[in-house]
Amino acid sequence: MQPNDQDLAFVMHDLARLMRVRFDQHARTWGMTRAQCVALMKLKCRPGMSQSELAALLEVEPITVGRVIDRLEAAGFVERRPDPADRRMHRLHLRDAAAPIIEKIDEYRAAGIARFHDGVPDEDWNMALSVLLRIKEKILSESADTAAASATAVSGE
Amino acid sequence: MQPNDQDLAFVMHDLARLMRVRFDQHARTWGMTRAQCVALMKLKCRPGMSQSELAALLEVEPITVGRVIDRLEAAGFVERRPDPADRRMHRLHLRDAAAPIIEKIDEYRAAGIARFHDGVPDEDWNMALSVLLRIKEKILSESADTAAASATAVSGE
DNA sequence: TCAAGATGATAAGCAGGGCTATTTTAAGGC
DNA sequence: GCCTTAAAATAGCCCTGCTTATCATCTTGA
Repeated sequence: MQPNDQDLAFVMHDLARLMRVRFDQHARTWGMTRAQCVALMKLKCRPGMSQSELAALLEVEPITVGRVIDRLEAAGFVERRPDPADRRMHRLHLRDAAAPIIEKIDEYRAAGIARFHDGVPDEDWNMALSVLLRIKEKILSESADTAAASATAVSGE
Repeated sequence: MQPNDQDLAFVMHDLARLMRVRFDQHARTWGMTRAQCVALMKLKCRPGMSQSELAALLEVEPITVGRVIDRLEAAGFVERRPDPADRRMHRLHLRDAAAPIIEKIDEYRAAGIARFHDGVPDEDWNMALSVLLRIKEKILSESADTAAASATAVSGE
């Protein structure tokens, strides 16, 4: 067996999963799911987005966003307003009922960040952050390379 | 908008998602899913597990493992052997057809780890690792507290 | 011994992701 | 102006994961 406990990728994955599960449990007590909460937070920051824009922001497929919005709309948290200029599009807006939920999410986030940061020296924290960012850059640049390569292959150059 | 790009939790989450998606894409080219690959790797390390044991190892619910095994069995990669002593249980074993897949997974992992580590000084890498481990410990101890509290509440003490 | 509880597997139903394909509508190219 | 292409949303299907419930089978204690 590999020493997975000492593999940064594995630990990170584990930790992300733990945080995800914890958040899921809290969200459930509010009658929400994680995906729904994240969508609300993004809409709060930038109202009037189309579903495609939201999908790009969340880095998921438009169809996934569409179904999350279905539920948020049914729950009365979001409304789809037709775009006056482009009849293909819906503009997404929060409704008043979403405000208490958003407040809960913000409280949960602030408390969590404070608790995790507590007891970890700033320089260590920042170092961890910078290493993760470096890895992320690498992955993103690799993905870009791959995308460029496939594009070239498709165009036949 | 919060400075999410500088929030360790968000970056970690993002990065974990990126790695997950990348692996999913590769697994798909082999005709596999990530969950199936992970199950194969665990079974390789410890053949003869029951589904419950595998579920505990993967930290998912037994029903989830059951369905993954359904597919792996249908594909001829795994077999369920009845336990001679306990007729409730199935013992899981790899079949020969799984060997090439396992080799691909191992190659992918080794290459990925090497690439991410490349260019990051060892001390930085280890610092990042230790910060993540500290956060993980905190979350786990909090969960334990919560579990103990609910247990106390249930038992009426 | 036998009834009650614990455990392994599975089913049903819901939610969130993905992929592929379709429909409707805009935007450009001729 | 017409025709082709691109974009927005959606439908259908699959896989994974959760919760809750069911069934069969141990295991244990009165």
